[in-house]
Amino acid sequence: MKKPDNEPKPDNQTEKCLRELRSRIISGQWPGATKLREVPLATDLDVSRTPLRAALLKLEQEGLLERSGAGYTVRAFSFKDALVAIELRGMIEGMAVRLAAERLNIGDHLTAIKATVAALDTVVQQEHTDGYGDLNKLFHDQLTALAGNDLIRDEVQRASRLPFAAPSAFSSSKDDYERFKESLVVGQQHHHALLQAIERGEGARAEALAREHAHLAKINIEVAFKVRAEKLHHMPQLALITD
Amino acid sequence: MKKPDNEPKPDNQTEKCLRELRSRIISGQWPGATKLREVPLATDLDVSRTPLRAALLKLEQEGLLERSGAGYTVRAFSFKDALVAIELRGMIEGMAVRLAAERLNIGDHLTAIKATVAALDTVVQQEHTDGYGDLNKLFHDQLTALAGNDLIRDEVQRASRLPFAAPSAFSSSKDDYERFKESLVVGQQHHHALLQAIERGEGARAEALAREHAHLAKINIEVAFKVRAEKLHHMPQLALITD
DNA sequence: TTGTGAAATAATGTATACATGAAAAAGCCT
DNA sequence: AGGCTTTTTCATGTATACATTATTTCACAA
Repeated sequence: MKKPDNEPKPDNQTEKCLRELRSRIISGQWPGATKLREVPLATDLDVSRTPLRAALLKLEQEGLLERSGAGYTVRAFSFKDALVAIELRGMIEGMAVRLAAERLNIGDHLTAIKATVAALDTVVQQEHTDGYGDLNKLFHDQLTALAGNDLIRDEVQRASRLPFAAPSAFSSSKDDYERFKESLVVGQQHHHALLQAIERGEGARAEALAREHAHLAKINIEVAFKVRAEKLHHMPQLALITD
Repeated sequence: MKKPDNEPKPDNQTEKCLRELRSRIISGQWPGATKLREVPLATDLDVSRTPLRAALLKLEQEGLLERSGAGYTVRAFSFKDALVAIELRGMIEGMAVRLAAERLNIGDHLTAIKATVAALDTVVQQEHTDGYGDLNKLFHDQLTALAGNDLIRDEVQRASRLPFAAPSAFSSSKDDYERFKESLVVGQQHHHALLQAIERGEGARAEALAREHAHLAKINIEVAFKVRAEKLHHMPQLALITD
């Protein structure tokens, strides 16, 4: 089996392009359907066209860009797309945790993730939410690894690639703090229940929990979308969504 | 919404590399973990390194290759991987048909796919199975388009990318013809039921049918795998699977 | 005025030379 | 002899010039 991605990630020009392009796309500085021209972009990013093209190709596979004849355009997402993406992630994550629950001796592999959940417990009890996003991401990464299958792990990772579909996409909220804090408490209860279900070999329950957990993200994005105008600067992910 | 991919696909060097490399990988002529070197490959394929690298990058995203330090290696799949991939496709396809069933006035969009099912009816009644694979692929393509959402359509397409996960992966069988013919009959019944469920707005039923339909593919691959040695030359997809 | 066509323009596609880094080989020391 | 360091070699990463193809623009005719 493939190792859990401990690659140090080479810091080459292609990575630089990827980081910068992702950031620009997500920030919404390119309105949907903007055509990206290679030469000006390369000049702007201070790299040659070769690594830039490699980055563009990757972003196309990620679904953030799409070809339009010759060249790429920024992909525009609808609100419905965001809901579909989140539900999709929930489904695939659900399959992953079901497989984990069906594994023999899964208990032996739960040490690390239990520590993460414990750390999340303390964060949720805090008065602020600092560090929640990172820990939550770690939890979900560890969760998908529990299935013990590279294919399903990769697919969950992929389903989380869109900025609004990731588990920690809306894990901070300046406004409406109380409501958000409650959703964190519920989410954390899901985390505990998820682990318990996996440990007990309750595959169907684990799968249902993963889906419900994703549903929580759906609710969060729906709330966020309603007050979109005011929140745009807090949640750049929303800039990608056009209707 | 994006158009249903009527792009004529430019016939450039990158496409040539993709075709050739896919064919070589699937045929199993490179044992798992074979390192691919760019320069010899480029010479062999009679292209420069630039389009070759583009093709390699795409195949990495497809999951047929993986990076190993510097350079690519052919990804090896286990039997479990194949089962997971098929079930995954069934799940995602299931979500797609559920969305289709939940659409208003979906009946207006069923003309083309009904024609495909009718064509499949005649093929299934034949004494041979010529043309089944192509028609079946067409049916599934049209099916995923019914959801009316580019994101879910793209994801179903992606879930079908692995040679053993595609809907028509094992749609021919020289040996054990009778058993295989029966599975075709059952599969075709699924097709009819799927359309009926979508037309009537029975989302849950449509989803369940899509999953069961994928399960049929699982059974087929299990049977095929048991007699793998004799069938390798008929089913090159199996060469990818190592244990 | 609008449609069609061809020519001009500008973009992406490709090849190749060079830079950089990693892996392999050789030599040295212990 | 074995293991470590150094050097060499070779593969990938990058830049850029050139080829090809797509797009735009302008002219001309219906």
